[in-house]
Amino acid sequence: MQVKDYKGVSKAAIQRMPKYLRYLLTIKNDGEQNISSTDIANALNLNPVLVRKDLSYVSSVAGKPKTGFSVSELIVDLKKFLGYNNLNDAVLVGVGHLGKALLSYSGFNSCGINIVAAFDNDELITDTYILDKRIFSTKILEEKVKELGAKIGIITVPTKAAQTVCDMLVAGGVKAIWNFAPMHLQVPDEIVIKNEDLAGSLALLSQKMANRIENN
Amino acid sequence: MQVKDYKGVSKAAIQRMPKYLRYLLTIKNDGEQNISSTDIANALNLNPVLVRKDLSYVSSVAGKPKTGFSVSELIVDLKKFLGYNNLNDAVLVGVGHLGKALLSYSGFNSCGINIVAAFDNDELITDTYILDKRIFSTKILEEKVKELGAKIGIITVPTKAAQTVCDMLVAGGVKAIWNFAPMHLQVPDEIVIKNEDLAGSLALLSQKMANRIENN
DNA sequence: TAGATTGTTAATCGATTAACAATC
DNA sequence: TAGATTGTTAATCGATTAACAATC
Repeated sequence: MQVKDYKGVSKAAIQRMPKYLRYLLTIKNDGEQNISSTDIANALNLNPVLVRKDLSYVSSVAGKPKTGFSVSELIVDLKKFLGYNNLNDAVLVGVGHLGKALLSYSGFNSCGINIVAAFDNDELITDTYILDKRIFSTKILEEKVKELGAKIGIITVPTKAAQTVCDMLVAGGVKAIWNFAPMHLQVPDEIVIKNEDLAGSLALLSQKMANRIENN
Repeated sequence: MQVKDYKGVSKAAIQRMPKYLRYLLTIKNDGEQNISSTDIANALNLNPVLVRKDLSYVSSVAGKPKTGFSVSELIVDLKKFLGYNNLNDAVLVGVGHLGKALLSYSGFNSCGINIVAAFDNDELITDTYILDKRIFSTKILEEKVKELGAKIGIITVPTKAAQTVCDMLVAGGVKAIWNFAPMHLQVPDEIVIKNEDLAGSLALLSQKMANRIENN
C-alpha cells in the first residue's frame, strides 16, 4: 500500500474533507459507484478544479478520465486522511444544554473523537450518565483526566469559568482544546486550540445579509 | 457624524470583530480607558499590524500615537459595524439539546439576533416555552414565519430533515439560514447561508494535533 | 475515434506581514 | 525633544481559479 504524506494541504482544504466524505457516503448509499469532480462540485457549490486539487491530496488511486473517481475508494482515503479510524479520547467540561448536545451526539464516534467522560460543578448531576458517559465533579478534573489519559478537552462552560477549566485540562495532560466558550483562551505553545466562535459566524452572516440587501 | 462605508473588509476581518469587541468590553470593565493595538494583539494572539488594519475599517476616530485607541469609542464603532444595535428577528427549528442550548443562550440579544419563536415536531413540547420563546408545531412553520416576519432561520434538526426545513423557511420568507445540521444545504442564490460545520473544525483540530506531535 | 474528465502548471485573487514615514 | 504608537504602501504568503495537455 502506498503511503501518502499529506503535505501542503491548506487549512481550508482540510475543513472541506469532511464535506466530501459526507456527500460520498450519501451517494454510496444511493448506489453510486463512480463520481466526477464536477458532480461533487455542483452538489457542494464548489469549483470543480478545487475539488480535484483537494482530492488529489488524499486519493491513493487516480481518478479515471470519463468515469471519474471510485466512490468507495475515495471514502476509504478520506477516512484515513481524517484519522476517523483511530479514535482520540476526549473529555467534556460543562454539562449545560450545549454540553448535553455534544455528549448526546453519536456522530462524533465516526469523526475520530470518543468522549469518555464529562465534568460539571453541579453536585446534582455528578455520577449520573449521559448515554454511557459518566459525569464527574470538576473538583477531580485534573487527576481524572490524567487517569483516563484523554488527549482532547472540550470546553462548554460559561465564559467566566473557561480559562480556569482550560488550565486544569492542560494540567491534566490534554494535547488539544476545543473551546465553545465565547472568549479567547490562553494556552501554552505546545497545546493545539480551536475556538468555536458563534459570534464570528453570526457576524459574517449579518454582513452578508446587509450586503445582499444593499445590492438589490 | 461621519459615515463609514465599510468597504474592502475581508471575511476573516469580519469574524475577528466580535473578538475585539468582547476583549474591549472586558478591559473597559477593568477600568481601562485607552488601549494600544499591540496590547490587543498580544491578548488575542494576533499580529499588531493586522489589528490596526482591522480597526481602521471600523473606527470613526483615529488612534493616537503614544496613547492608542479610546476603549469606549472603539466599542461604539464595533457595535455599529456589527449591527448589534438593530436586532434581526430569527426563528429556530429543532428543539433538541442543541436547539435548547441556543434558545437558552441570552448572549444573542447583544449580538444583533433576536430569536422570536421555535418550532418542533414533538407534540409534547409544542406550545411550551423556553425562556420567553414559544415552541410551535413544525406544521405551521411557513405560515408562522410569514406572520412573524422573521428574517433569519436557525436549523438545529437532524440531518435527514434539514433540507425540508430549509425549504420551508425559505418559503416562509427568511433571508438567511444559519445551519447547524451536518450537511450541505441547497438554497436559492438570493438567500444567505452559513454552515456551522463541527466536523470541519474537528478535522482541523485533529490535523494540527497530528502535525504537532510529528514535529516534536 | 471523440469526448468527457483528469491532473498540473501558471495566473489571479485575497489576506497577512514587513517596512517606514507621520505624529502626538 | 524622544519615543511610543499609528496608518499606509509595498512585499509576501496562501488559496483559488484559469488554461491546457494527458488519457481512458
